[in-house]
Amino acid sequence: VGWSTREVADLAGTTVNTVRHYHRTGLLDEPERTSNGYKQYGVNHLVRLLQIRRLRDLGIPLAQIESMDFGGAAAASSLHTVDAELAASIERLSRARAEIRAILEASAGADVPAGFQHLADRLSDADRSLTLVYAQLYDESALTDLKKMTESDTGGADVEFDSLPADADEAARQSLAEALGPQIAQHLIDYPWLADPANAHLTKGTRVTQDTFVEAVAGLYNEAQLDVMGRVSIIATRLAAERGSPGDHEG
Amino acid sequence: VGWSTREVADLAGTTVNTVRHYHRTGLLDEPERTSNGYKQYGVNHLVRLLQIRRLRDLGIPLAQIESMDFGGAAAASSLHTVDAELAASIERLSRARAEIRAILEASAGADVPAGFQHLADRLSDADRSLTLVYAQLYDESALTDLKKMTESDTGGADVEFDSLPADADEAARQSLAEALGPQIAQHLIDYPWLADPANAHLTKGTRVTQDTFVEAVAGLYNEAQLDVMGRVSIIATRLAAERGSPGDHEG
DNA sequence: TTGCTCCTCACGTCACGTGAGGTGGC
DNA sequence: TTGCTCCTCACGTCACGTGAGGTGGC
Repeated sequence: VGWSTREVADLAGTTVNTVRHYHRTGLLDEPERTSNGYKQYGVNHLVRLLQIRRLRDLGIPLAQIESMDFGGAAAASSLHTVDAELAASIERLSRARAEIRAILEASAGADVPAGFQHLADRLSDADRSLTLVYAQLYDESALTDLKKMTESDTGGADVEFDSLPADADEAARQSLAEALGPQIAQHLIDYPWLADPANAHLTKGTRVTQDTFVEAVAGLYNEAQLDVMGRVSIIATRLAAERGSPGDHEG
Repeated sequence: VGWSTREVADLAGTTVNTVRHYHRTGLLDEPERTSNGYKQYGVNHLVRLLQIRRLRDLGIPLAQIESMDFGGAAAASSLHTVDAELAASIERLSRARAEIRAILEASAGADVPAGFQHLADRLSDADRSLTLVYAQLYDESALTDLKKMTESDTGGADVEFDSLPADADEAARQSLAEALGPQIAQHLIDYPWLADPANAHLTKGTRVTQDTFVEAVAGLYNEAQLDVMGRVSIIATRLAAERGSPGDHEG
């Protein structure tokens, strides 16, 4: 006649702690005790426990179960809410899985943003860090352009830039800048928004973006690299202007 | 030069509490302070925070992130583990959604087990409770059979049984038992395991199942209903024997 | 003086899980 | 006496969220 705590728990496919937890929260009435103080559960308790477990398995929080009419259609609203939450959760988890797959397939690390795994090995540590920051500042289309640029930059000059020592001499800096110039000039032509990055494809404010970008670049690259960047900028801007409007040059 | 706590949090798409939490757990170093005690984050902090957030968004627990080599392939194992967990979660959530849909479509309550929603309105409260208990004791195939039986029981006798008062008189009990007999006899013939329920399609032990079943039935139905059940059992067994092996009768 | 941002505890959330320490019948 | 089951606190888990109470510069 009746079941012990462990028995109802086993029958309901759950644990004694769960049953006791439901007592504490008042979701499940405590049954009568036997002479030695042991709880003796009846069918009503078992059924109630099974109902609670069923709702919990559907993802309904205990607080909602408490205020829920089990049989009635009053539960429909709760169920709709939970269903929407479940759908959103599945969406999120599926996206996470897709990204994990992308990382594993490229045998890349997780220190590169979504969509950049396949070029992880072509980026230096600083590049990967900057790319992470980029991903927070620019929108999808800007990131797509950035991917294309990275894919097209196959020259040895990029490798040279990544490993440029902080104390590189004047000649090294200038020749590297000149080697990189045409590449960057082409990017400026292909992606005009680069010329005015503060006002294009942003997800945050212009000011914040600008400041963050400057701060990130300044913190991630060494003095020589920053110097080369400055030189490249000047060279590429000039080249882009010449190529972009050849009339200026030929006239 | 540097960002405040709110600024790094915003840049990383998270909250100040999250950043502080990572400091407490030692996942993220605290930056230098300005003269007024405010924290001043640098690029290294921002990048580290972005890396942590990325891993968290993929579903990796903080404890694993702490012991993880971000760039290296050492992370692959963690990612595989998490991927399997994500797959399992998606599975569970999808099943939950399917059940919620089933409940909503049948506009049934959640007080009936999976797969029984479409006949929820043909079951009394006691029947629904017993079905919940059944679902814990018997396997899928037994539940399928049970569904078929419930679907075929369309007579008014079932309704009469469900509403039988505890003090029903002798005549009412006997006539109801005789009305139900043939139906149950057919079940005994169609589903032979019913004759020996303790040994067929069980998910728990024979003894436990038997005891639980008896306790549940005894607790869910009134005295008259239990009496009728006993009478039906005798009648149905006899009828099934006659119909099952007609030779006994004709000989 | 008011507002705004920053700071540090400390406690809360959610649904339980995990000991610690003790009892009772064989 | 040993083992086993039951019991009740009380604290732990996970990843933060939420006040409370106070500071500092405009």
